[in-house]
Amino acid sequence: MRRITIKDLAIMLNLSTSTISRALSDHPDISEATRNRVKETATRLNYRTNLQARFFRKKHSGLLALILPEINMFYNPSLIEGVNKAIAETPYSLVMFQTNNDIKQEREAIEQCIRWAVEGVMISVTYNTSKYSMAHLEELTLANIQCMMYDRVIPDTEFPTLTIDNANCAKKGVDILLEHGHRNILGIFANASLAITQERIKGYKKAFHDFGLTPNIDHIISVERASLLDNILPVLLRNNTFSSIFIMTDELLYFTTNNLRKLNISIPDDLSIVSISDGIFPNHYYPRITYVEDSGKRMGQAALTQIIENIKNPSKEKTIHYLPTEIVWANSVKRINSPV
Amino acid sequence: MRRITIKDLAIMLNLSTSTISRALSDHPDISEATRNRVKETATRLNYRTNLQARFFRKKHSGLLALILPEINMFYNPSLIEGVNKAIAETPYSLVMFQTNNDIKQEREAIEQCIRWAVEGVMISVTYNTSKYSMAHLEELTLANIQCMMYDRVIPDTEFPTLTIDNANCAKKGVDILLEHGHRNILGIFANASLAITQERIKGYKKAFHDFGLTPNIDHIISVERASLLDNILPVLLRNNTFSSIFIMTDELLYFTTNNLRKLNISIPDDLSIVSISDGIFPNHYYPRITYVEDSGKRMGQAALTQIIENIKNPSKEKTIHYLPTEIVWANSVKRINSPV
DNA sequence: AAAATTAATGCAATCGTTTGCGGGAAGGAT
DNA sequence: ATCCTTCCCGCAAACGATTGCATTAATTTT
Repeated sequence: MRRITIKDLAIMLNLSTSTISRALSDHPDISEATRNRVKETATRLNYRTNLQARFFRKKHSGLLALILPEINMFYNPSLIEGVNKAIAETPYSLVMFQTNNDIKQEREAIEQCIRWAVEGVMISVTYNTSKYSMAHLEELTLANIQCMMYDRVIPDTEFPTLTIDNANCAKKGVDILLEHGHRNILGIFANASLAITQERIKGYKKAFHDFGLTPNIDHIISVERASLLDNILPVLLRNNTFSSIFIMTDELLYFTTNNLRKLNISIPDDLSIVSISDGIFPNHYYPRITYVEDSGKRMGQAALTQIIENIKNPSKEKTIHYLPTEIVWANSVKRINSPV
Repeated sequence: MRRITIKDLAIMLNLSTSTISRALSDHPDISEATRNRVKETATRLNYRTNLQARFFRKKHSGLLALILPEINMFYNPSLIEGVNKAIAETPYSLVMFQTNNDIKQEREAIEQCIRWAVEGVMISVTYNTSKYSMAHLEELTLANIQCMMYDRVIPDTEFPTLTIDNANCAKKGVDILLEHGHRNILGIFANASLAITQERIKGYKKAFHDFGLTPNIDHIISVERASLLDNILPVLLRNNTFSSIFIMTDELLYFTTNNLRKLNISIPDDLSIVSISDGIFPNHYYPRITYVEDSGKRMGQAALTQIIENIKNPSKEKTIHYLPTEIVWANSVKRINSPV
């Protein structure tokens, strides 16, 4: 049983395919009478436009690509949700690629995007993608495909970016601890090769400087994988006298709380905690954690809005967008009266 | 700067488009000399086949659809990862739709699938999709599109399904507790309208029966949303003397552990716990939780394998696949000597 | 040497939809 | 009565790749 095409409708109604096509898309040339006649039989016969054919003819694909470095239980679900919700309001569909933090797979994903003639790419790059290894991204430009980078971006390139103000966001978090009298603040950060990490470390330091203090770089740790905390934290917390921890992401927060439970350290009595977080985890966790919100959902929506804007209006000017962040208060920070 | 097409190559090399096409796809009719010549200039000019055009002509789209009821931090990330890893080995690309447990959005997603002429649909249905409200799914069959249901399925339909053996899986979990002497086992289950929930409740009961005991139906709770546990659990645990809890999913497990912490109930000293889980959460959680593994990643891979099999070989026979499950032991179950 | 076979390539249609252009019919203006 | 609009609609090409069939040239067979 073949699919109904415009040609079928044309034959049935004794009209030309052009009339059918125009009637279905409400072209003013077509009289109301025939338009109704066409639409009626179209729905009656369950006609559905073949998007492949339409977009093929129209020279665009109606596809947007989302490229993720990895899929873990933090951040990504929110992000995907945000993108999905936003795309549902548009005529576009979403194709997804996962690079597993492997630059080869990233190249492969970009290849696929070009072959599919997607109209826009939203990408969060791998650990290893840098200013000097982004020829594949430039291929997109050559292929006339809009590309924007979100979250894990490469700064100072021709591509538009969307991030939170990472440095400022980290500073806000550390500020909370400093203002509550904390001075020995362990900073837990992710993979150091990510721009996002570097920015947040900058923010950590700036908070100290603006407070007239000098940050102790031994208090800053940066782990390649979150699970390494299981080895590092027990030693670190035994040998030092931290009064608080600042944590850069949800995943690191998760591993940290597990270690604290294992070490029988309670929040906030023994140790105060502030994190940067998507919000979902700390909002259900007990005890509630104070965090600076970095909403994946909001970023997903914003990324989609931005790429569609760029497609409609491909300006030469590079745009750098920052999502606003705000502090969400809970009880994970204890005030200390005599700063050490 | 236009995209290079076969026609461009044909003109440049003074050949016909058919020769180019055949040369690129290693057709035996083409001599090795010209084949090399074609391939060389193709790569030199950065030619890439337009998949839209190819699939349009070839009458298939090269797309597979993944339809998710919701995206939360549990299970879905693993599932998506599994699907993505498996699809990377195939010539297909993945389009994703999210229904937010809304049957209208589910219908819309199916519509999109038909318009895009995807070749296969992998769907986990909403709470409200039942045997009597699945006309939209049958549209897929009419449109000659393969469809399979995974995880949240509708039993007894014409569509192939992929699940774990839910009843047996739950029974295995409850068995552990019974064998350790537990009798007052709180069973925490998800939305009761899901077949998956009903099956697991069956398994809970069967475990008791096979043990020569009668399950207490007051010990079985089924919540529409996991967050409702925050209201229910404190009351329930205060008024009853459960020695253990059996939990149906990761999300419920997460909310349960948070409540236990809040109530100062420790695992396994005060309460033993067994869960059905994807494995990621309890493998990093402290204390480690004993669980029956329901791997999202494995299910994602299996779903993809199955749908591709069905596309290649559309048999009339309905297939029901069960993924094997196994117990992963930890220290969350205490032995009780005197069963109450 | 003629006929038959093989090898290599070209011709042209095709997929389903869109769209520029042309044209007939009806109505109004002069 | 002629001309000019306006309103509807059809013709035919186009998008890029694939493919059955035809064609030519080269080679083998008889």
